[in-house]
Amino acid sequence: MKVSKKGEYALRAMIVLSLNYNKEPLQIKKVSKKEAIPVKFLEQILLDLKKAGLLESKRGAKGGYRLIKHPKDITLAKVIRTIDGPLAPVGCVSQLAHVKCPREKHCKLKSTMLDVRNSISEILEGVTFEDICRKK
Amino acid sequence: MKVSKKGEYALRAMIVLSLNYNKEPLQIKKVSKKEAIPVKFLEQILLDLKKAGLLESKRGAKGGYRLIKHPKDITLAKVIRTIDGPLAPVGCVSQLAHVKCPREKHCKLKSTMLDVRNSISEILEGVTFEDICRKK
DNA sequence: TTAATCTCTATAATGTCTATAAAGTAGATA
DNA sequence: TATCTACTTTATAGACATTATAGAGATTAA
Repeated sequence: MKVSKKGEYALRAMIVLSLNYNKEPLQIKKVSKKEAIPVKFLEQILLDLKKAGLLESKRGAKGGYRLIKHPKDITLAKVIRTIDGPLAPVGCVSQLAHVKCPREKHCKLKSTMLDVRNSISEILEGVTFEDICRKK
Repeated sequence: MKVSKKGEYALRAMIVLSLNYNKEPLQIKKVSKKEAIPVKFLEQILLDLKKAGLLESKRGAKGGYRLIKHPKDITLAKVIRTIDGPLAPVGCVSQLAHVKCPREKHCKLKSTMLDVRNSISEILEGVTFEDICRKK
């Protein structure tokens, strides 16, 4: 039931960028330093988040990354789904990426697994990066 | 946030063995056939569950596996933890296998991650194999 | 215009995990 | 003893995680 290292890094990077919302673009290096994330790995991650429509980038001197949307409009769920895929513990109970299973009809596990997926989803959909930034 | 294939197989095998509780030992092959689990893979899984104190085995003709405890005394959480490790999405919020993290003190993610781990744990600790067997 | 600073792309080395299989060993039963 | 079945060990192919290399393209400042 893990969030991958990549997913965790993505969350941390998004926090840093949220705190920098509306300011000048922030360079990969600075994010990397701040959160102790390997630069080259972070490059890939930020690129993925950009492709997912969460970030915009600017090349060249004074370039870097910036949030496209307001932190209050980005949930933890969105970032984790982007990097790690569906939140559901098994494919057959994923709402956004359902996977068919032959035994689905009389599967005794399904309802409990669905409970798990719903409760994870409910929590992570309910927390935005604005919420997160306000913590502590 | 996935349960591994191995974890899922373990759950299914435990269901079959729960339905067979108090009867003659059940052979790997039969469990394998019933749930479409590769025999050799299942061998390893059952061995792990045995080492974890959930199953007992008998070798030779008429051998096989049997639950040690009553299905009502085995939770889904126990089996998943045995096969896949901690339920927590990140190590620092695991109760039973806590992993230290340098930024723990001012980590803005921790409380939400703890919510997730608690809610997963609450669900999976609350469902026993007796409950599961009664379904549908 | 040049140098410096960045992101972007592509690739690949490395390591670990996942899922599976094969072959032989040890113990139980008939 | 023959047969059945769990046990042990080892192997492998593929996926995923992580880090590294190397250069191409874009932007800014000197």
